[in-house]
Parts: sequence; structure tokens; C-alpha cells
Amino acid sequence: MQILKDEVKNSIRQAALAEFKKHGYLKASIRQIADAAGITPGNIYRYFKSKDDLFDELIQPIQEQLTEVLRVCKQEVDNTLCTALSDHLLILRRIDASLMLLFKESSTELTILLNLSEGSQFASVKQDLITLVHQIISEVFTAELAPTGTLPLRDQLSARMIATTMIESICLILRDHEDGDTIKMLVDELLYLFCTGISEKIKLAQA
Amino acid sequence: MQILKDEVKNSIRQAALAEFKKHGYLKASIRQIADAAGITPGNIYRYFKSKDDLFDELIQPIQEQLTEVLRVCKQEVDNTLCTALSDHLLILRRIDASLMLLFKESSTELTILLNLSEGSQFASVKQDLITLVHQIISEVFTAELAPTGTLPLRDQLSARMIATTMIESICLILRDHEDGDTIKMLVDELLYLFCTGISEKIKLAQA
Amino acid sequence: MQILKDEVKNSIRQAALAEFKKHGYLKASIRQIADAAGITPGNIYRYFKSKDDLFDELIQPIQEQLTEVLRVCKQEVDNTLCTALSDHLLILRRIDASLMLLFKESSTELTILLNLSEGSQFASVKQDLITLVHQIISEVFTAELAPTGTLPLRDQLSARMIATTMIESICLILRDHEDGDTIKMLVDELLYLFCTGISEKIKLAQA
Amino acid sequence: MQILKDEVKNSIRQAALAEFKKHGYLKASIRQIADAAGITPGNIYRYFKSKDDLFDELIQPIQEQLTEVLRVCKQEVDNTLCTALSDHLLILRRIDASLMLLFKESSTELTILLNLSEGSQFASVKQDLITLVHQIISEVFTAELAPTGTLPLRDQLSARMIATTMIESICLILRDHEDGDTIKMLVDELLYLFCTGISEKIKLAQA
DNA sequence: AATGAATGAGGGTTCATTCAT
DNA sequence: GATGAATGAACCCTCATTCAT
Repeated sequence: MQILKDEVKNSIRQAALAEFKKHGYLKASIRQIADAAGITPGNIYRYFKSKDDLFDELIQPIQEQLTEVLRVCKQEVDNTLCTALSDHLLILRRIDASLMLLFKESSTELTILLNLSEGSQFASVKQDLITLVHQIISEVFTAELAPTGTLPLRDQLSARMIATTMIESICLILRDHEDGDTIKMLVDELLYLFCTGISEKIKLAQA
Repeated sequence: MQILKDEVKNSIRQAALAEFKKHGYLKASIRQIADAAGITPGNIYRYFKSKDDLFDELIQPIQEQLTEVLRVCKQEVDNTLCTALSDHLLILRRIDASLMLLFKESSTELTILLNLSEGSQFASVKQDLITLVHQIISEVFTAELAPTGTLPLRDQLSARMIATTMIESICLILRDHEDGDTIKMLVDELLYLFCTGISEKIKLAQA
Repeated sequence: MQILKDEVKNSIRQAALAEFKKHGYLKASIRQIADAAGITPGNIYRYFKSKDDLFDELIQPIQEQLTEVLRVCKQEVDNTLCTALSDHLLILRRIDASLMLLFKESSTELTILLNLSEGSQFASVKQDLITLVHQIISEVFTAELAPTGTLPLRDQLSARMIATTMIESICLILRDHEDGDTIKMLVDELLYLFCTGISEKIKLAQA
Repeated sequence: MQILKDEVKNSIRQAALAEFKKHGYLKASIRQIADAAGITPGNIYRYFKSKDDLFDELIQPIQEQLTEVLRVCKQEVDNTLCTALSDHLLILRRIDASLMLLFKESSTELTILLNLSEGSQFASVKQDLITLVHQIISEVFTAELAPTGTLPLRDQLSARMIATTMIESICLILRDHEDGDTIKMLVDELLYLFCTGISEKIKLAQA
């Protein structure tokens, strides 16, 4: 019953993915992964140097894609002179669209990366995402509320909170749902809710 | 070097609070707590019967207060005939106000209770909170969007998502901030954002 | 040096049996068992779920046999109308014979079950045995010494003492000897001694 | 609230005696003894070097008395030319009487010494007692059953078993009863039972 | 003389990782 | 390649003993 190396490696990846999704990085058990893959624990170490290594090999690609998306978005935000509110919301939409794209390709990996990577080297990825969104929202706020000066502390904090909340909310939707259409619908609704709220807030402040 | 008992107990509580906040209940290590408190692991057991007991003694009081708040709110939701949108938002405000009150007294404990209690007896508290808010939002949606029939699946999911997001967002604010006034401000802003969004959504749907 | 699984399991059982016999259930040390078995403590848990599980797997079978014997004997004692002295002595002989049978198969286990199981789920087995024998002897005494009334307190105590002594004596023989024939001989002698003594006591009392 | 040294030492002794009787040497807890004595654990070590030392100081005196009794009895057995059955039974009675005497003075200590000293230096005392009784019974058997030759192995074993059983039975009576008169009655009955049995056995063998 | 907080070695147990087969 | 038994460090916890006060 000889199994080709790639088949085995694949079955390990699959089993590991399921285990990481179920228990998160820290509580995932190598033994359970081996069992689910139909092999022995020791054999995993012929394919992966360590639990960390296995996790990395599964999650790294999507983390890289996400990082790349973030990099591009950040560049746009940094380099483009976008003062109009709609421009910024566009960028938010683009971030959202990118996440949706990644999700369609690798929903499990993305969920793990964003929600279940505590204790691994990717624990900070979510924060990077938040930082980016924060930057965008800060600019929106500055442009609209303090075009010539400094954003009041209150609004700075508010921007940060909204950024955190938006990203975490998307993560929660990913955590709680599997169906792509449902997720898209809920994220749309969420973004609508946030954008409406933000617009109203700005209107109110400008009044 | 002999230290007074209360000092030691206090330093254990402090160290434990930090450790629980850093690693959560399950991954918190008694040895690390002991190290941080400047004593040996065994000595902790002169002050607390077990890891569980230590956690409970730190978190129980605030959990009890929170449970009491939930109980009262649930009673109101169940018993009162409140069909007006404003009634429901009032209840949301009350929940918020209660949380703020608890927070002012014990921010770290509340964070641990809501975000880091996995594996302990308090693991379900956040979910209870979400369930309550979900119930309220569902009633608002039903009253406004489908007063005579059943809420569409789409709006059911939406209500659940919003409930989850609201509570988790408040938890995030608690996690990220220590100053009471800042927290109050941010939560107010968040609730305003959500309520505005919800109102607009309803208006849109009714149009 | 890789050893076959069964060999290791066997060596654990052997080491555990020796350790339990030497120190009893409570004071037996997993680390010592591991040392004696030539392995590490953690490895024991590949073969047995817990100290309890290890003890049970060693002792349970013989406990079940013993319990079954007790059950049958108790039924006979309860249901049969046996007023003759000889009937009762017959039952004692039967209990004895059953114990001998069990012993031939598993002397060490029986010793542990009866003498060294404090703290385990089997702690009460010896007392059950004593209670059964006590019941029988009480009936003999009542039938012979107070056929129409109540047995004097003195004889009640005496019956209890003799029951305890008989069972404990058998346990001692089991503890001190390994050879089946020797044990059978000694128990026979012991029962003869007790039965003779009891008969004489009764004759004396009736005179 | 200065307490005289002797009072404290006394209260420790009293508390320790109760604890040792309740849990035996091994499982007795220094902390519980301290609590029961109304002092702190550390203070015990001003009066006793160790748990062992405390146990020794309580049990040693009675162990010495017992040893002395044994020594004298052994001398009699060794030096006296006693061929008659009755002489030997007399010695058995004397051993019994000595034990009873010791018991009347220090029932708790004797019970502990004989039944609850596992793990201490006195664990073997009971065996010494058994050895002495064994010697006596062996001589009786030899004199009666093989006056000119060697006692058959069967009877040697039998003698040992009877010796063991007699002593352990007395220990059981001490363990189960507190009232001096009851104990005396039961031991008498036991000795009568044994002696009758032994006599009958000899008669039977000689027939 | 007394305290009682603190220690440290040991208890049972788990699990990622290694390695002889 | 693959096995899976074995390891070793870590987990929470207990308790006789010590020692600064």
C-alpha cells in the first residue's frame, strides 16, 4: 500500500487545515492531525519540520496574498491625493473586494489566518489590516472634519475604533458562515451600515 | 524575606490578572504567575485552592454583576410589550450603560470575562450577551420590516450578525482602552453608528 | 531500542502489580512503575489512560469474579431455609472454594484487591466479604444459641469478630504464600480450626 | 497568652495521636495535627525533629514495653523445658495478658503501633510478635506431633499461619473496639477458639 | 517561643517531537 | 518512506519541612 509522497503531504495539509480551523493553532494536536490524515505522528515530521512549519506552509501563501493586497492599497492611500469621501470609501470597498476574492479561493485558510492564529507568527496580520483601514478612515476624517489642521483626539480614537470594529466584524462573519453568497451579503450590509454611520457622523459634525 | 500575607495575595492577583489577560484562562501558567509574583508555584496554593479558584475569585464578582444585568434586561425584553423602535434602542442603551458601569470598576476583569475565559466556567457569558442583543434586534427588525409575517432569512442573518458585531465591538473597545471616559465616548459613538445604520436600513427597506 | 508493544504493556503490568503490592493503590508511584518497567512515565499513558485505569485493568477481572461469587452466595443465604449447622458450614466452604479458585488464577491481584485497594473503587470489597460471612455466622449462632429469641450482644460481637477474623486470616494466607497447594492446605486448616472452635463454643453454651 | 512548653508539647502529642489513629503514619498530615493542636505547623518542629520523630516519641515507649514483654517471654520459651501442652498455652495466655495490660494503659498507641505504623520504623513490630508466637506454637506442635524427629513441613506452615492469624486477629479486635471489657471478652473468645482448635487438631493427628 | 509564609521535591498527566526499527 | 513507541519538558497540584520575622 505505497502512497505517493504528494498524496500523503496533501492529506496532512487537509487534516491539519481541519484541525486548525476546529481548535486554532495553539490547541491543535499533531496526533489528531496524523489520525485524520491516516498516518502516524512521526511521519508528519518527514514532511514538515514542526507544528509551526506545518502551519506556516498552510497559511503563508494566503498571508502573502493578503500582505500584497495591503501593500498595494497602502501605496494607493499613501501616494494618491484622494480628498473626496467617495474616494476613500472606494478604497474600503476595494479592500473588501480583495478579502472576498481571497475568501472565495481559500475561505478556511483566511479564517484561520484572521481568527485562529493566536500563538503563531501570523497573530499580528489582523492588526496590520486594521492599521491600514485605520489610516484610510483617519484620512477621511481629517479631510472632512479638520481639512486644515489636526484631527481632534476624540476623532482619532473614533477612527481607530471604527477600523478595528470593521475588520473584526468581517472576521466574525467569516468565522460564523461558510457560504460565499451569505458572507458577501452580510459584509455588504455591514459596510453599508458602517458607511452610512460614518457619513451621518460627518454630516452631523459639519452641521 | 517575609512579606505580609495581603501583599502577597495582592501580588498574586495582579500577576494572575496580567497572565490571564495575556494568555487567557487555559494557557495561563501557574508557574509564570508565581514567577511574576516573585514566589514559588506551591505558595500560590496557600492563597487559592486551584487555578480555577484563582480565576473565579478574580472574575466571579463581575460575572455576577453582569449576569444580574442580563437577567433584568431579559425580563424587560420578555415581559414588556415594546413595539416602538425607540423602546428597543432604550434597552440597548441600558445594556450599554450597565456594561460601562461594570467596566469603570473592573476593566481588566471584564475583558478577561468576555474575551479570555475559554475553558473556564464563564466561557459562555459573551454568547449570552450576544443572544440577548440578538433577541432585541430581531424584535426591532420584525416589528419594522415584517410586522405581520416572518422576517426574511436575509434579515434574520443580518440581525444575528449585527448583534454579534455590536457585542464584539464593545469587547474590542474594552480590550484596547483603559480610560473610562474614552471607552464611554467610543461606545457611544459605536452605538450611534449602529443605530443610525439600522435606522437607515429600515427606512430604505420600507421605502 | 524498540520493543514490541505487548512486551512493554506486559512489563508495565508486571511493574505495576509489584508496585501496587508493595505500596498499595494510593502510595504507588507512576514514576516508580515506569522506572521498574524500564520506560518513562509519559509512556505509560500510551498504554493506560490513567493510574486508575491501570489499576482497574489489573484488578477489575478478578473483582468481577469475586463479586459474582458473592452475589450467588448471598442469594443462597437469603433464599434458602438452612437451619442446620452443616448447611451454613457448607456455604462457608463454598465461599472458601471460590476464593481458592480465584486465587489459583491470580494470587497477586486478589491480594491487592483485598488488602491494598484503599483509595480505589475497590476499597469496599473486603468489607463486603466480611459482611456476607458475618451474616452466615450470625444465623448459625442465632439458630443454635437463641433459636426463639435475640442473640445476646456478647454473641453478636463474637460473630462479627469471627467473621472479620476469618476473612482477614484468609487474606493473610494469600499475602504470605504463593503456592496454590500450600494455600489450599492452610485455608483448609484454618477453616477446620474455626469450625471446630465454633462447634465447641456452641456445645459449651448449650450444655 | 503564653503557654507553657509542656502544655504545647502535650497538645501536639494528643493531636498527633488522634491524627495517626485516624489516618495511619503515612497519610497523617502535619498541618492537620498543628490545626488540631491549636498551633502552627512550623512550631511542631521546635518540639519534634520530624514527622518520624514525633511518631517515634509517641509510639516508642509502648513499643519498648512490648519488646520487653516479648524478650521475657522469649527467654522463658528458650530456657524453660516446657513439654506439656498446658505450659505452652500458659505462655500464650501470658502474652495475651501482657498485651491486655499494655492496652489498658495505652490503647491508642498500641493500635497505632500494630495496625497503623506502615511506612514507619515500627512496621515490623507486629511481625516480631508473630515470630514469637510462631516459635511457641512450633514447639507445641513438635512436642505433641513429632517428639523425637522434625515437624513435617505441613505442620510448620500451619504453625506459622496460626501464629500470624492469632496476632492479626487480636490486632483487628483492637482496631474495631474501644471498650476494654469488650476487647478482653473478644480476645478471650478468640484464644479459646484457637486453643480448642489446636487441641482438636493435635488429638486428631495423634489418633 | 511562636508564627505561618515560603520552599522544593514529588505527585499524576499531556503532548510536540525524536528515533530505532 | 513510514512507523509508533519513547522521550522530556511542561502542565497543575500537594505537603513535609524550613526560616525570616
